[in-house]
Amino acid sequence: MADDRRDPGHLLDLLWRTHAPGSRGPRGSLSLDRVVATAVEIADAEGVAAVSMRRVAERLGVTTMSLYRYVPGKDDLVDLMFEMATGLPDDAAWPEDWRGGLAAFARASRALLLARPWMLDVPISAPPMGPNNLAWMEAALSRLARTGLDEGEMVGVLSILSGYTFFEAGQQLAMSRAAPRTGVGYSEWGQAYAAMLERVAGDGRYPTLARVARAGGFGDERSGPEEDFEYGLSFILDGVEALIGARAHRAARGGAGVPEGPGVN
Amino acid sequence: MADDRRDPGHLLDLLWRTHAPGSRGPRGSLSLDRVVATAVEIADAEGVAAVSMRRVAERLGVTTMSLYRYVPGKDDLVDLMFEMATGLPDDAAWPEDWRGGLAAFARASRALLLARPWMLDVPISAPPMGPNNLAWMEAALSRLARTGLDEGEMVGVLSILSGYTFFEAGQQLAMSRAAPRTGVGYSEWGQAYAAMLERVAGDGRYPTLARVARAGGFGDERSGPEEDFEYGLSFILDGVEALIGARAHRAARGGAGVPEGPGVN
DNA sequence: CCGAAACCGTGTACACCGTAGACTTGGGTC
DNA sequence: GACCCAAGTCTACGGTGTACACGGTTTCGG
Repeated sequence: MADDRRDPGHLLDLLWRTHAPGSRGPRGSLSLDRVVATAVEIADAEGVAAVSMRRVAERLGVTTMSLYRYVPGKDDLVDLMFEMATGLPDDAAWPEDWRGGLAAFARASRALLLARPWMLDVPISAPPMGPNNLAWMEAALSRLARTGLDEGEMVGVLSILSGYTFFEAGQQLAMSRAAPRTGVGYSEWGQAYAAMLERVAGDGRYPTLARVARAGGFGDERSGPEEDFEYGLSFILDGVEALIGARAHRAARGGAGVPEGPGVN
Repeated sequence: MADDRRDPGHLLDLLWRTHAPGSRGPRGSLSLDRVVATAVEIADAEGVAAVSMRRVAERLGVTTMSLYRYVPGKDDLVDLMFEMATGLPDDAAWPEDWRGGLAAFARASRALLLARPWMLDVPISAPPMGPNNLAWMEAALSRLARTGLDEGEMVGVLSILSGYTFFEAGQQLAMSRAAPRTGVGYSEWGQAYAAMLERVAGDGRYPTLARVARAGGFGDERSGPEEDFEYGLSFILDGVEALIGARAHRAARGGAGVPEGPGVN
């Protein structure tokens, strides 16, 4: 057969470990799992920038090029790392009601990203297609299955929740990364931000921004990252609750006729 | 003076172009703006991965190392690229009312990210501190200034809106990137996704996900990316509206006493 | 049973990357 | 005019992803 390591379905085969192993040659001493797991170890310890084919191979006691028997290239390795690092959600422990379940989903996502910050650095090159990532989606969507929302609404809610979680985790990570250089921790961040604004745009630029920062809108000594995250989470879930209520009301009033989703504009 | 290109405030000086030029030596033939602008050109044409110090220098007709007279290193160059590519928002054209203004903010953000997809690939290493990025924040926050929300709520709303916008643009981008390899465009994506699920997990795994995909929850021939984005946007703005209403109601009922933001849990 | 085919892992090589350090050059200040 | 400092050059080093050819090992088909 021709070299099919470039065909698009191959990444799926890798993600799902669906190979025809082809029992001709010698049994490999490595495995895709070991390769990816080793790469994840390095990323956990030193970030994704420290992951190179050479370092992975070295840690496995093997030549660089042998990795290419298991992975088409670095890019696919990174995709596989993301999938493996995601792991399966412990959604059995999550509440079954939609609000508790979605909150648990968001908190678990955030915890995962903060535990493996390098995941925020990998450019996503394809929609989620691996078993673990799909399992997270399923865990979230299943909580929305009996709420009366239609399928498009369910996906929309998931997007908003995931987007918020990623963004918030990314912002917190950016702060922690800046912290060693600037010496300011999370609780002082809001004030440092205000001071930066003052220094750099002491004139009338950004009046609202300056006021918000001074007033502690970006966090002050009384609030930590968890509180900030929980606040936004509650906000989103309140919105979902309102949407579910509107759907129930429409249904009770007698079915179709009500146009679309939320209000226009 | 010692080599201060490593001190944390130096990035601020670069972002704000605040140098003591030091009028001793010859006047430079380059400038920070030219360097960054050239890097942005390359990224626009071929993506951020194609940006290398050598290529930037070559395009400027200069040796690689001369760039280091203007930029401490590649990482800072990327930060500066992000800031420059952001540009100033055209917020004068946005409505002044909070809902219209925020919608315009989100749409303009999305348009920017889709016009320069490489911005989604740059790892954010610090919170927004450049004049352009701060101007975007100011433009959004100013629309929330007279809504009765407190400062923490304003920042929370901004986080949710930005997070959604980035995430949604990133998802669409991931799809478009996968498109040439798979031959499916946006409108067929939902069905392709369903087919992928069927192929890969035809058994009972992901029942909700499979149902949602089959029903067109991930988009079908009747909806494009804009519609999907607008849907989530309206959802978020409805939430903001409810929050503003609650705040107004509290204020009307007579000030303090009402505990926190949205409902608990 | 024995070639042939398939596969594993290796070695070498190439083009490219970021950047450290020593250098030449030329304009501004004293 | 003397001096000095910054702009830009040159060379070099260690590192990166991966193409390609090769020897060794295992299993299958005839």
